[in-house]
Amino acid sequence: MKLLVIDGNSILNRAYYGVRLLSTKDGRFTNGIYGFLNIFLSLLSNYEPDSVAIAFDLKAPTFRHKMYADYKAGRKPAPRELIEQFAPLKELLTALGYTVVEKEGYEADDILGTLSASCKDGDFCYIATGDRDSLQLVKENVSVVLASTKAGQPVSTLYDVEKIKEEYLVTPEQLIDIKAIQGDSSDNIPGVAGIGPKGAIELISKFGSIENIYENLENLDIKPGTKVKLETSRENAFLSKTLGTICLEAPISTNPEDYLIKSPDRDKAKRLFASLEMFKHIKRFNLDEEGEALADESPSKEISVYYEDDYDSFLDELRKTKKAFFITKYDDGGIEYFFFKTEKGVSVVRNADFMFMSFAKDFLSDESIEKYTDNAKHLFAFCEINGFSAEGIKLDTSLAGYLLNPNSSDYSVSALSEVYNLEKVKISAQSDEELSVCEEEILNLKGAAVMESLSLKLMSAITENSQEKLLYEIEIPLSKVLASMEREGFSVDREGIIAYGEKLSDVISVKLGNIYALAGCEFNVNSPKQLGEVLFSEDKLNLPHQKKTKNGYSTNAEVLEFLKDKHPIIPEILEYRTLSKLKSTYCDGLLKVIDNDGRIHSTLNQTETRTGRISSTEPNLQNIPVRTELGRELRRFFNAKDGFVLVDADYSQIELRVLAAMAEDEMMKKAFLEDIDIHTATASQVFSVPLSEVTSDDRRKAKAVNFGIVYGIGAFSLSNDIGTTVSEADRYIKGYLANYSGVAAFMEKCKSDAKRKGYAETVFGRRRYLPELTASNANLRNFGERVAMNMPIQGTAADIIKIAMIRVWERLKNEAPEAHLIMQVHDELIIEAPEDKKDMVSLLLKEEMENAVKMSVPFIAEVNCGKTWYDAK
DNA sequence: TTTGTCACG
DNA sequence: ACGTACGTGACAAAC
Repeated sequence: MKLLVIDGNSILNRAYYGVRLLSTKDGRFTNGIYGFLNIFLSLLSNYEPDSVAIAFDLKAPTFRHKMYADYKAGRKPAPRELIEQFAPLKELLTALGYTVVEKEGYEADDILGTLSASCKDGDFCYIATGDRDSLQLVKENVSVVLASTKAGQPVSTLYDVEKIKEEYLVTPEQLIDIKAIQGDSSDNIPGVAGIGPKGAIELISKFGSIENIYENLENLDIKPGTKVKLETSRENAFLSKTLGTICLEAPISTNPEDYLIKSPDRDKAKRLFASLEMFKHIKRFNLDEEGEALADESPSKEISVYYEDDYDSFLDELRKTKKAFFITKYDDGGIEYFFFKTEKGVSVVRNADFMFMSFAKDFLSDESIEKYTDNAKHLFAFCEINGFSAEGIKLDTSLAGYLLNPNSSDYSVSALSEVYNLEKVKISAQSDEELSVCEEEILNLKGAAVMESLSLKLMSAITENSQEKLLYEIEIPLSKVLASMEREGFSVDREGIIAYGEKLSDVISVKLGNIYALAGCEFNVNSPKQLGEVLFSEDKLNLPHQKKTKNGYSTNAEVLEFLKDKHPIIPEILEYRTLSKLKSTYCDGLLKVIDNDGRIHSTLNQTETRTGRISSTEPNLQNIPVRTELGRELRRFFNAKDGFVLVDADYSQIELRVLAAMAEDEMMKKAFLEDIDIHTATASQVFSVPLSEVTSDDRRKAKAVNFGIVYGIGAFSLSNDIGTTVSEADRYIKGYLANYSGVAAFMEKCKSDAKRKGYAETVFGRRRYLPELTASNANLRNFGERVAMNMPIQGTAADIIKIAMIRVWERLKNEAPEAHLIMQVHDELIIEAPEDKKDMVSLLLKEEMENAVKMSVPFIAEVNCGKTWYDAK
């Protein structure tokens, strides 16, 4: 029989501090539980125990407090976020079939002691803890698994009698005496003053025990000074020993049979995991399937699967019900299956013959059938490729899920049905042949089976949140625009990029030679670690280092910039970095993703950012260089196809305009209404100089303050940015907020609203939940406050350009169908338009961007045209 | 997979 | 006393 006894307090503590703060969307912190379960799972698989006991401390005073009033006095209480995780963890462990043990008046350690001491011959006991105190419990058939952290990585070490002998040179029981001499500062137990761990180990390994030491103190062969120390602390040593001895007789059951692993309460455990938003753990604890793949033990609705071979009659059915809840499975060539939720169960429509396409077209383009699906962008893309348009798209579950909580990372149907706690379904197949398809498509079948209830639930949540406009008028229509932008892609000049890359390579190898020569050795300049060594270690260049990262010296541009004049190698490295970034990320990176049509088709992600912006991947076309001339050259290779030009427009200061309008700050609004340069206006206000006397340096500083305000500024960072003292930066901020008093009030309102509601929101009701605001950790809380100020601004700007994109796209479709929107870079839109339509498209673009939304300040978009992206900016 | 760095708004 | 501006994504190194 193998018994695993876990020190719940100690492991949860370690997990809490080891895993970065995680929380559910309603603000419950779960990182400790998460980490605990990871450790727990690895213990279970490593030691395969028959019985498990998880011991916890109780609040009540223990016998140690009664014996010694100052026991653990002055100890800092655990943070609230940690304390809150105890109860759900215990509940979860119990539901999973493991025994939680607590005893008033005893500590978790004493429970470990009692259970391990009672472990019979032939049985074996593992103690899992993060606390070395338990090492005293080790014996023939008792080992301690000590959880610790090495270089940021969790490790566990198994301590048996031999391992202890090796490390401490004593028996496990003698560890008690060593500790008695050392005392325990964290428990507020004094030991022998002046003797530390080394001295204690030496004394005990030599003389066996403190009893022996004190009985023979006069005759012992030790230094007189040590004798005096021991003599003065005699009482402390014995008290410390009593307090430090783990009790082996706590009044709890010592029968291992009482701790056998029980079968879990699946339903409850799944519910608890779902409430903790730990869906992967449902699988990891094998709560889902038992036996057959299709079976499911928990009470669930049985769903039958039907294969629809008669496309026409199935379409008639859909036309009759007027609603279609479905998900789609794609393969390389197009759609492989539709999975519909119908009244009778799940209907599978498979792409079996040439008639399928006409079914798909008739169904998808039939505006009278309301469609509820899981990935509208993909569907829109499919339709566009095949020359028709998807109509009647009522709901995209991933977009609804995103609006309801943009903090999440998985908006698949299965993830959403867990979050929204839908009834479980069980799929039953009619024949063996169907069964084999079922197994392969089980996720899709289950997904389809819940599409109706999920759709209804999401839509009512959207209504509840007043986010209908966002979903139905912004996100869903936008998904069609994004699908088309992805499909259009951006034409690029492959040969141009190759030639540019070769030029870079030449310069890079020259730089590299210079660097090696100046360093006096060859090394990998791309490795921050090796570079740090070369620059900063004493036997190399020995330059003054500043910041350190946790793995070595920091070598980032800021640090190098500071060292620029200290050694000729630094400018070379800075240039090398710039060049190799351009080469690897942009030249090599972009060449890899040019499609056969000579265009780059980036993916535009609509459910990625916390603020409502879209993001661009594979490749990211939202970070093509522009700030330096050399990098900007790359934009010459992004061009318009023959006969076309790029029409590019970007919003001028959209975030500051949004801020002025949202804050209703009269002063700032005035600047925009009168079309005064906002940074100059700010400089004039903050530095109290007339507009005409603002210097370029004043303007530069004011610009930094304007940016900083949008991000929820601190004086420290501002001073860093503009190179002033912290107190001067502080004066600027104070001056700013005094002049723009509406902004000051707005920022306070953002924070207090977010604290009250639990989320920050944009003008259009886009939300971002901010559990950080309730954290007791001040850094995290401050972060939450900055986000509460920034998200409404960044998010509202994102909403505005999304609206503009939809309108621009619609108008292009009608007024210049050959022109296409091809890219968005947060405040910039790019259209590829026929040369002869360039003026008309420019005007259209400007109009729609500027009029997308009416607020109390005007929005201005500046348009440029050109054959390449470089020329169109 | 995580870390450091750097490209963009 | 501590850490220090918002939002992203890609690449190379190191683990």
